[in-house]
Parts: sequence; C-alpha cells; structure tokens
Amino acid sequence: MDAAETQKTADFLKALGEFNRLSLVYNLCRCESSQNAMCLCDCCSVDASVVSRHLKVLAERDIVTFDKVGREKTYRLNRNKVATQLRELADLIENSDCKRGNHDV
Amino acid sequence: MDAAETQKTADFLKALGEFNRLSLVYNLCRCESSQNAMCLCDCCSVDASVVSRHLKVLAERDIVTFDKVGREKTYRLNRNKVATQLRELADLIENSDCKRGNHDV
DNA sequence: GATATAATTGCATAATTGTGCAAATATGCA
DNA sequence: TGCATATTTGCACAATTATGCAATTATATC
Repeated sequence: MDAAETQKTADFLKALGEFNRLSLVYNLCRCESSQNAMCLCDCCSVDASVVSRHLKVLAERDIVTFDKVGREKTYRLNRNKVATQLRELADLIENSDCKRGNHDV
Repeated sequence: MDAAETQKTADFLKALGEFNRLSLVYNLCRCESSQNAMCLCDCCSVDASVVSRHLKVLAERDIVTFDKVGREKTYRLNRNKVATQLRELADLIENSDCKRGNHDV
C-alpha cells in the first residue's frame, strides 16, 4: 500500500465524509434519473454555490457523473464504482493479515 | 435517512478519510496482534502526540479498540465492524432506488 | 438584443482540523 | 524514592475547508 494509493483512498473517503456531500449522495441514491443541481439544492439548506462546489468535489473523486443539457447539469451517482471501492476497502480490512496468510495486499 | 444517522456515517468516513489515520488503519490491518502506540508511530512521520490524537479519533468511531497493559496501550482494528459498516453503505448506495422498487431504506 | 434562469467563480471569513513542542500524567523498575 | 518510558494534554499556529454573497458566464426564450 504505497502513499499515493493511501492518499487516493483517503481522498475518496473524505469526499463522502462531509455531511452535506453525503446528503447529496443519499439524495441521488434515491433517484434513478439524473437530477440537476438546483433540484439537489433542496436536500441541504445551503447556498447554490456551496452545492455546486460539493458536487464538483464528488465529481473529482468520480463519485458522481454529470451531463450538461442546455444550461442545466444533471448528476447521477456512480453506484457501482462507489460500492465497489467501499467493498474493496472492506475486504482489505477484513482479510489482510500477514500473520494469517499474507493475502498479498 | 435522518440527519443524525447521516452525520454519524459522515463522521465514520471522515475518521478514515485522513492520510495518517488511514495509514494507521492499514498498519493495524497487517498485524494480527495488538500494537502499542509507539510502535504505530513508525508508520507515519509525525509526533507521538499526533498519533495519540489520531488513535483517539479512530477509537471514538469504534474503528479501533485498545487495551491498557501497564503503561502501554495496545490497539487493534475492529475488522468486522469496520468492514460491515463499509459494506452496508455499499449496499445502500448500490441498491436503494425508489424508482426501482423501494428497498425500504 | 433584452431578459431570465442555471451554474460557477472570486473574495472574504468563520470554523475545523492537523501539527509540534513542552509540560503533565501514569506506570514500571532499580 | 528516583529515574525512565508511554501516553496524553495545553497551547499556539498553520493549513484546510465550508460557507455566503456578489459578480460572472452560459444558455434559453421572448
């Protein structure tokens, strides 16, 4: 586990680990179709500019993806990608143990 | 998903989402036996007081547990608990979708 | 072109967080 | 008791981050 990899995982977790950003994720979680940013504003009582910045952070970590349609940006959650990353971390934490067999992590 | 629950999950992710703390977790990951704090200091180049504080944060979120043996505190990773929390989040993100069947989340 | 809406950006600021150092506390051992 | 080691805490400070507001950009519609 090199430092760059560790940093990347930390950044991913940090992106999810903020109240308003996690609220946005949960909000997108409940919707099959893409949601535009203004719609997402409703779920957290902060300025639209703040939502914009939080969505940018989530997009940078590939937690959400967006399409630009006209003047609107519609966001959707990268369900599989996020779930996979979380499960990989879970597996690593649960199974890696040099004393129990060195699962080459 | 109420606000308190969201905050709790965010705090858990935030605890893991910091470089030195995640390094400590990875370090504990590789060891079956408990490790004392001084030993854990080696994995990140920061002051012992900093390690102490990071371990406190991890303990507050129940990511690690410790035993006090003499003047030493030995820490071990709550593998199952952490892995379970991560997997539950993964499942929620991957499966919850009101339009696709409302998996009562 | 004029106007309205969606989203971003610049700026200032408040709040939080990570850090190191020195001192304090707790424990073990001679 | 005196000294060494492990850990925590108080304090100051640097760095990061979250936020709101105003201005700007981009696009749609009249």
